Amino acid sequence: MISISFPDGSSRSYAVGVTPFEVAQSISEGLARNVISAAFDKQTVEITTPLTHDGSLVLYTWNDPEGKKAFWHSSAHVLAEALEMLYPGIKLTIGPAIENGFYYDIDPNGHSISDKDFPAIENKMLEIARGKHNFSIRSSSKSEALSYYQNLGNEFKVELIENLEDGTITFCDHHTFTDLCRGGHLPNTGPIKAVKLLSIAGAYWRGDEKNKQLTRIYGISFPKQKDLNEYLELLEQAKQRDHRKLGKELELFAFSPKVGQGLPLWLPKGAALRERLENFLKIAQKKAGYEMVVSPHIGQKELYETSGHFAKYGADSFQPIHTPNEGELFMLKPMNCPHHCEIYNVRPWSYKDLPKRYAEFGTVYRYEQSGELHGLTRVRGFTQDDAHIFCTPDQLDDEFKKVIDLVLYVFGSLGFEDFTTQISLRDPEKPEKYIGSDENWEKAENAIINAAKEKNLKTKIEYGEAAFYGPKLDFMVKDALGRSWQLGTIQVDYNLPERFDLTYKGTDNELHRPVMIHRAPFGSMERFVAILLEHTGGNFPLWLTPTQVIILNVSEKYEKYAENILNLLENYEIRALKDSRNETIGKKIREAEMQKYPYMIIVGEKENEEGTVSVRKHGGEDLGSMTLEVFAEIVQKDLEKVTKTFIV
RNA sequence: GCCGGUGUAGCUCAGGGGUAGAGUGCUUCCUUGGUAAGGAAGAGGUCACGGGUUCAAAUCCCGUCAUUGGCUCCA
Repeated sequence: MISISFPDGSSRSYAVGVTPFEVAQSISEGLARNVISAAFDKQTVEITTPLTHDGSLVLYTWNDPEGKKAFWHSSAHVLAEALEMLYPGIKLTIGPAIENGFYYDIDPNGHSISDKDFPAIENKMLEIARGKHNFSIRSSSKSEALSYYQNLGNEFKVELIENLEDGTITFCDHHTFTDLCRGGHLPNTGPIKAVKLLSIAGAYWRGDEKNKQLTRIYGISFPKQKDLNEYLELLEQAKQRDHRKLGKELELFAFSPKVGQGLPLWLPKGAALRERLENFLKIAQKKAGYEMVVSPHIGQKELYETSGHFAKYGADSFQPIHTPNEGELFMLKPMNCPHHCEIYNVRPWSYKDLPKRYAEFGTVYRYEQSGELHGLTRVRGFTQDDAHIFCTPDQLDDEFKKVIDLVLYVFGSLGFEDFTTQISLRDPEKPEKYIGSDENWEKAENAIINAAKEKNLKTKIEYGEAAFYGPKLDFMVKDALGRSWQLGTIQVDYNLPERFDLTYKGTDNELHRPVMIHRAPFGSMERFVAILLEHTGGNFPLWLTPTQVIILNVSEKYEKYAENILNLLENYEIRALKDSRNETIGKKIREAEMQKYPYMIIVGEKENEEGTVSVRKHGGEDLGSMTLEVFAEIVQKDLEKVTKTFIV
């Protein structure tokens, strides 16, 4: 007998060789029906794997992320089998489960596969699934595994196996299909009832662009057709929140091929919204002891050679600007830090003067690869809400924590609650990517780790995500489709102060090196507005929205009255527009709803006589008629609800 | 940059080797209205751009540009 313990702390005895499935059966029939996957002593096992010693067992169903992972990983095997059947001779590489679904990377080996072929592949997958073929894991020696794939001429699998240790190699078989695989499957293909292939794309072998590009097919599968329909409905709704669609509909920003790729044009409404965001941050920063500075959009090439940016990014940047003077070269500024370093260097400082906090809404230009451009989230010209803090090493921890507070305050004020934080450190295997001494890197990394810990941030450490001059604490927020974007960022930098020879005089009357913090709570105005659009679906907070009130006159007779109301609202500092077109009130209301104006004021005969306004909120709520004074109070209260959170 | 998809009226899109289509928006007229689309008429397009095939190309092929889904990259 062996003793199996469960997550709730209980344990039971079973015969040696009991499978997780049998354990589930012993607990309840329902669990046995739904169990998909299991972990034994924290190792993923098949639910058909015999357990031969004491240990802890966790059973997973579709409702657990681990269950979905097994479901989707199994689906990837079915996809690969369908592809092998339909396109003989293709070479399989890898096919993992991902956050939403799965993919399989193949070398099509001469076949051409397009999304037009998806229905045929999906049908083949469902046909395989209906066969309820068992997934079974078997061990293989390294030499057997190697010769299997050498015979198939699959250099990808051979490469994978060469990096595996003999004795740990397993295959998974089902139906006619076999694949090198670590395990974690459904018991059989039967539960896969609904399948949808989502897209086809190129992907480099092992994620390295020097390698061959493979064909990647993304898909998702579900135990019920209904689940799939709901998921597709969700994708459809996400499209409605796409910032590119909303930006066009709400007339916030546009692009022009004549101006250039990735160079956004802010339209009046978008520019006004952005200005309010900037003012909001300026007020918070002023309270937090920042001083505004302004620096030019270009700088001499030498400036970026000093900072190290030219060596790192020069070839991939907008190329230098020439002047009538032979040999004189300027660069469009790709970041503000070197300029701010020079601002710091304008005069000598004492330790008593520090920290200096220089803030600037600095517009920068980066020649992003054309394939990387994406709406407002990835552009070639953008404005960072940048600041650089120059402080003594003693002040670093405290300053860093204050910046975390500021970022949290900004995110909180704008309703970003589901962000994640990421500590981005060096890739220990690629030291050539970074500048500066190990000692300084360690100091900087520890400062971030400690500050994040003290602020109780739930952080994830990512190696290889640091900037070349220092580690970062990044605040990540997802867009409508669940893609993660970095918004806020805080970076500790010991390197630029050295390169720019920044100093301050200490208590010992000697010169010392300050530490620099780079930080941007929004990240960039462009990306922040994009993500804000996707989060709010265009229903911005009242304080931020371009137009707070739209005045609709019932007929042309009351145009004059509407005009009066518009003028009066100006006195209350309420941002209003009027729609006095010769259209029915129903139509004006419909269009006002689609423009997402928070308040509608409707004026007709009744209001004209009484000197009142009728108020309708976005979404349909009728607040009835009232005097303008009362309406202004309602708006004011609504504004206060949000601004209350603005006190740091 | 790489692998796919897309590009037709201001916008959303249908069509497709032989006079260019719809809805919406716009202009004008009628209507003067009460909480999500009142009616009529009209203007508006070298079918992204450049080549090629063809008697004939918006349609087929190639290239360029833009855009888009991924990959790679992101100071």
